[in-house]
Amino acid sequence: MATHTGSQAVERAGALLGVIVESGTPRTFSSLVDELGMAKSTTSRLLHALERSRLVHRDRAGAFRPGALFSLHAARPSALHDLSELARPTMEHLSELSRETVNLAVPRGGTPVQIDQVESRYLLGAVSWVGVDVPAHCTALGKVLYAYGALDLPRGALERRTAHSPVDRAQFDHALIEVRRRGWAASLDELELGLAAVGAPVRTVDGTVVAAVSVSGPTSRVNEYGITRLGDLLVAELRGLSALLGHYPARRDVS
Amino acid sequence: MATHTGSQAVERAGALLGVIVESGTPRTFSSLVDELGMAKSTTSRLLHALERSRLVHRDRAGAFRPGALFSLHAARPSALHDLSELARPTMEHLSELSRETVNLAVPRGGTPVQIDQVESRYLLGAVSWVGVDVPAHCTALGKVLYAYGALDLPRGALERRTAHSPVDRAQFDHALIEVRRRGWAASLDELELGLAAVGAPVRTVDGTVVAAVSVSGPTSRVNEYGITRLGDLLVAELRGLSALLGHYPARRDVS
DNA sequence: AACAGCGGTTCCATACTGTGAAACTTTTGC
DNA sequence: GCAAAAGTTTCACAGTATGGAACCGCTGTT
Repeated sequence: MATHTGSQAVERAGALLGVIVESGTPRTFSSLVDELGMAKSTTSRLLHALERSRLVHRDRAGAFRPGALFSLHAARPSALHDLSELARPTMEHLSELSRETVNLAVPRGGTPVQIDQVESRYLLGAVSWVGVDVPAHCTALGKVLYAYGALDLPRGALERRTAHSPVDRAQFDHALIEVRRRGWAASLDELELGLAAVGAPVRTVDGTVVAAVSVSGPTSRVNEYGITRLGDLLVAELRGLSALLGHYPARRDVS
Repeated sequence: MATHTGSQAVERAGALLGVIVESGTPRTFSSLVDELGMAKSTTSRLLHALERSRLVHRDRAGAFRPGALFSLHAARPSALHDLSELARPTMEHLSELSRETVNLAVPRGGTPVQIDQVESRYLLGAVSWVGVDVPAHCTALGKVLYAYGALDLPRGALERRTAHSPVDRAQFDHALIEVRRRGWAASLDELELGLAAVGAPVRTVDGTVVAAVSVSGPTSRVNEYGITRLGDLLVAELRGLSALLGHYPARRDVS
C-alpha cells in the first residue's frame, strides 16, 4: 500500500533530511540507519547525494547536520517570516478568541526576538515591542523559552522593573519548573504595572520548543478572562501548530 | 560521464531545491522546468515528492518556496551559528591580515544583527557590539546591507551620532550608489569619534547579498592601513565565501 | 458559447537506476 | 596486535524513475 505514486528515492532522502533537521542535534550514520530502518548501503548512498546537494553537512566527527542550503536560507531576512506565515492562522485565531495582542518570538542571540504580532482589537492594548529591548525574565515569552531550554538562562542579576519583577534567582528557577509543569507561563505586572501576558511554547512533533506565543493586554482584562483559562487555551491552540511544523510520513512499513 | 555514482533522482531533486532556496524569491513551476531543463513530468513528480517531505511549499499563487523544514531550521537559535561556522575561516584570515576586529552580520528584523566576531589582536580595539543597538546607517555593515537591498532603507530621519554621521538623505543615497560601485563601504568617525570600519558583502553564487563582513578599529590605524586597500582585501577574501555558500553541480549535461 | 493557449498533471512502455546482501575497507576499542 | 564495529563499494536483479504524449482545467479572445 504505497502512500503516493511516485519517487521513492526522493521520499526516503526527504525522510532522512526530516530526521536530521528536526532532531536539531547532529545525527550519526548508524542512528539514522536504526531510525529509518533502511539498508546501510542505501542510507549511505542517499546521504552522499544529499551532501553533494549541500542539504546535509557532515562535520569533522562524521555526524550529519543540516547543510549549507539550510544556513543560507536561515541567513535571509525572510526566513523567519516563513515561520510567521505558518503560525499566522493560529495567531489570528487566538486574537479573535482573546481580542488581545498576540506575539510570536524565537530565541536568537540570547534573547527572545519578536517576529510577528497581531494587534489587539481593543483601543487600549499592548503596543508593539518589536525591537524594544526588554528583560526577558519579566516576559511570558522569555519565561517560556527559558523554561524549555530554548534560551540559555540569563547570567548575572535579574533586573527589577516593577515591584512584581522576579529578581530572586531561586524563586525564578522555581517559577520555571512551574511553567514546565503547567505548560504555560504568565507575567503579571512584572515588566510594567498594568501589563500582563500569558505565553506557551511552540513545539515540533518531537517535542522540541522552537518558539513561543503570548497573549498580552491590561492586567485587569487578562485577569478577567482568567490566567489559567488563557494558558490552557494557548496550549491547546499551539498544539495544532506542531503538526504543521513537524508532521512527516510515518515510517515502519509492514512490508 | 556521470559526475558520481549514485542517486540521480535525489540529485535532481537537490538541484531543484538549490534553485528554489538560492533564488530567494518564489519560483514558478515553468521557470524551474526552463532553468533545469528536465521534462515537465519529472519536475512535477519531484516537486510533489519534495512537498510531501516539507522541503518545498507551494503558496496560494502556486509558486514554490523553501518548505517548513527550512523554516524550522531557521527558527533554531543555532541556525545562524552554522553560517558563522562557514564564514569563520575567512574571518580568522581577515583578522590575521588586518589584526583588527572582524564582524559578521545578517539582516534581521529591519536591522543588521551581528552574529559573529573575531576580536582585535590589539589591546585597543573595537569592542563587542553584539546586542548593542546602533544606528545602521552609521556603520559599514549597515551601509553594505542597505546598498545591496539586503535591508530595507531606513525610514524617518537619519540619527546623528557625530559630526561625521550621514544625516542628509540625498547624500546618503548617493553614498550607497558609491558603495555598489566600489563593492565595499566605509564608516569613518560616523558612529563614534575615533572608530572606523570597512565592510563588504557576502554573496551567494547567484550574486544575492545575504550578509556582510566588516573590519573595524581606531580610525588612525584603519587609515594607516588604507581604506581602499582594506576594502579591496575584504572583497577579494569574501569572494571565496560565495563558493562555500553557493556552489552546486553544473547542470546542462551534453547527453 | 465555442475555442485556442497556457500551465500543470497523469498515463504508460521502456530501460535505466535504485536496491539490499554480502564482500570489503577503515576505524575504534581493548 | 587482534577483534569488532562502522561505513563504503560491488553486483545482479527488479522495481522505479523517465519523458513523450494525452489529458485536464483555467483564462482570455472573438
